[in-house]
Amino acid sequence: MVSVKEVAAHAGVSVGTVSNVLNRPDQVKAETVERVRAAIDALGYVPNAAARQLRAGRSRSLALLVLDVGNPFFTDVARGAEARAAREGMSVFLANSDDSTEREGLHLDVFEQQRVGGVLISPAGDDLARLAQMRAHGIPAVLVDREAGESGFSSVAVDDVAGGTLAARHLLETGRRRLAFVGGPLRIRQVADRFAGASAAVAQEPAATLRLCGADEMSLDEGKRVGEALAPLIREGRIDGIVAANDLLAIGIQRALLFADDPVRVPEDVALVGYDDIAYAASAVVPISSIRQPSALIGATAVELVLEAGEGRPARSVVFAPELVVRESSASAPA
Amino acid sequence: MVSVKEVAAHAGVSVGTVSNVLNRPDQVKAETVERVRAAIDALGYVPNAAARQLRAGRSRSLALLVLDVGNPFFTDVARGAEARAAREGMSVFLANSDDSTEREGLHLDVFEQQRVGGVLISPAGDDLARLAQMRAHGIPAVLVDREAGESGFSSVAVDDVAGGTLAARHLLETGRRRLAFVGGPLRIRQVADRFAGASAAVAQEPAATLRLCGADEMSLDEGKRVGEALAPLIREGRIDGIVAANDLLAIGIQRALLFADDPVRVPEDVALVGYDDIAYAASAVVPISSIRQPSALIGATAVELVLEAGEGRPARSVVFAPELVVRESSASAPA
DNA sequence: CGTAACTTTTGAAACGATTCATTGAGAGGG
DNA sequence: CCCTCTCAATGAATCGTTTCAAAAGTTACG
Repeated sequence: MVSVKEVAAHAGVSVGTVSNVLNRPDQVKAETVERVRAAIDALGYVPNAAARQLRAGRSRSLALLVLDVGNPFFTDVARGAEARAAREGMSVFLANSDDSTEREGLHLDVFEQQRVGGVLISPAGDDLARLAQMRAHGIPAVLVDREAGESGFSSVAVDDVAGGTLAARHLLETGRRRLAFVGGPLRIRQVADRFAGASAAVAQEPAATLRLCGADEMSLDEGKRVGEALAPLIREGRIDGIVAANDLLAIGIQRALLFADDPVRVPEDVALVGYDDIAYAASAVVPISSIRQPSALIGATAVELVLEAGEGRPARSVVFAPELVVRESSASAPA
Repeated sequence: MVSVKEVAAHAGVSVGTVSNVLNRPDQVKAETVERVRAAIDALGYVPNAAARQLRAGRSRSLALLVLDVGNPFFTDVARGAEARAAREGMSVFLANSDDSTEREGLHLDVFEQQRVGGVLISPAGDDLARLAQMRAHGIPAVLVDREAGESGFSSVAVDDVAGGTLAARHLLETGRRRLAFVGGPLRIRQVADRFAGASAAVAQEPAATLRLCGADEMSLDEGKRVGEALAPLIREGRIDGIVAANDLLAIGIQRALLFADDPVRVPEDVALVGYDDIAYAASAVVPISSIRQPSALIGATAVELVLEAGEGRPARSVVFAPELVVRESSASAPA
């Protein structure tokens, strides 16, 4: 494997000059730069990141550790982070904790050994001790999709309370009054916040009510189960609008309603709003209105915050506003 | 940041001994191991991967570069690869090319600089020159979900011809005779193979016919489009079984059929088989039969092959057999 | 007790880059 | 012609490990 030494010999310069060509070409005479570049190409030289990092101390890569790579929200965050990091000449390693603190820990071990420049993480548990320890070792972290609280970490999140309000208010504005919120478990912060936001919106409209329908998980199948349970209530006119805590639930609910033996119509009998705006929401049988989070922007911002932290600047928490995307599922007024 | 030197001093041994404790503890007296381990804990020592790799030459990490992290097939491959690599004490970096040769190239650059132990890749283009060049630099690669041909690379793939045969034969065995294959573009190898397999199965049954319905992409929306086009043919009895080249198409087709103004029943009027067995296939309105690929096994095997290649052993191509998963969409015999 | 055969530990030489004090070469001024 | 200033290039020291020949310590045996 060819090293700076060979390149230097081939170009007739010293290794220091080769390094300068690589890192501060403006301090080297144009003609020399030319010659060294030619040698690099001729020999097929590829810098050794390990050696570079060992000496330089800092690393040219960041790590992004997400709860679920399968979730389109996180892949969009990853894209945003990668693009922003690329502008800084850095690269991003993507890893998946699958919501397991154990896998999360293993990945953090590797990242610490790699001495990555920073970690962007949506933590699996509540325990930030491990991250604090890494920070003590000089590796900054930024929390993604989770508020940092008193921990002293920077964070990037979306205002889920505002999102819940947005969804519920939209239903109220299109004339619905008897709303249901579907989501759970409530110990998931995002779910609790979205519910709180919906409650707040409903509280401002005297004639409106909000019923909480718990869910065991945020999946398609659980949505179907809840949808079947809700169908009779809708037929009796006791519910005319549904806010689902995510799109998978919303899709499952819609499916259960449309395919019941005595079908419930969407949006005629009940309006439906999801959350996350995943691709499937738009191509459901009846396209589903949803709350969109600025995923790529979240990733890009997380990169900026982690770089700031790396420079020793104080922690900041950035909260983005979610956005309502109206589709057919909540279009017309109630019957 | 604490290094072996401090650990050695704290434990009252030489740096060589600390290194031995880390890498071949069996060659160090138990009591000494104990003492060094204690020092490591006391000081919070974390090995520097860069230094380790620089000296050792080889790296403890592999790279997995996929076409689409959003695709459940690839995330399962990643899980399998990670698990297998962990058994070898190695870790896997996951990266996403989004089917762009440019992004693929950028990632390969980084991996080469990192001197990863090997690359598992589902290549975006047909050009393996870059991989060949990396191989010349001592970094082996294994092709995932793609046959290596004459290139001299190892590969892991699934027999898509067999998968196509499996799907079509299943429909024939449940009494269907007028089949349609939906998929495209045919320049995608996987699609072409699946079609070839289906053709072969149909050819063995004298009374059966197979009609090819091209698709511009393998998406839900394209499936809907094709489904709408097929509905009249089914009503006329000119098609009674559909093989879709992937599950997204199958889901879209089903949706279009069930929701037409004059609905087509599944499986009574037409049987439907998808491909990939993604989670959504099982929770579709009518659960969809599908062809399952052993994704995690593919990932694990890819890791084994790349390690073999790293040891200089000759390239191998492993082809797995796909598996039929029967669900309601193809259950009963034709009307 | 001497010696051979092990086991355990040592310490210095790599690995491939970056950095920085230093040297060298020209240019300009007095 | 000497001195100073700039701009370029040099090369040795350094980063934190691993490795390995050699030293030191231990055990067994005649």
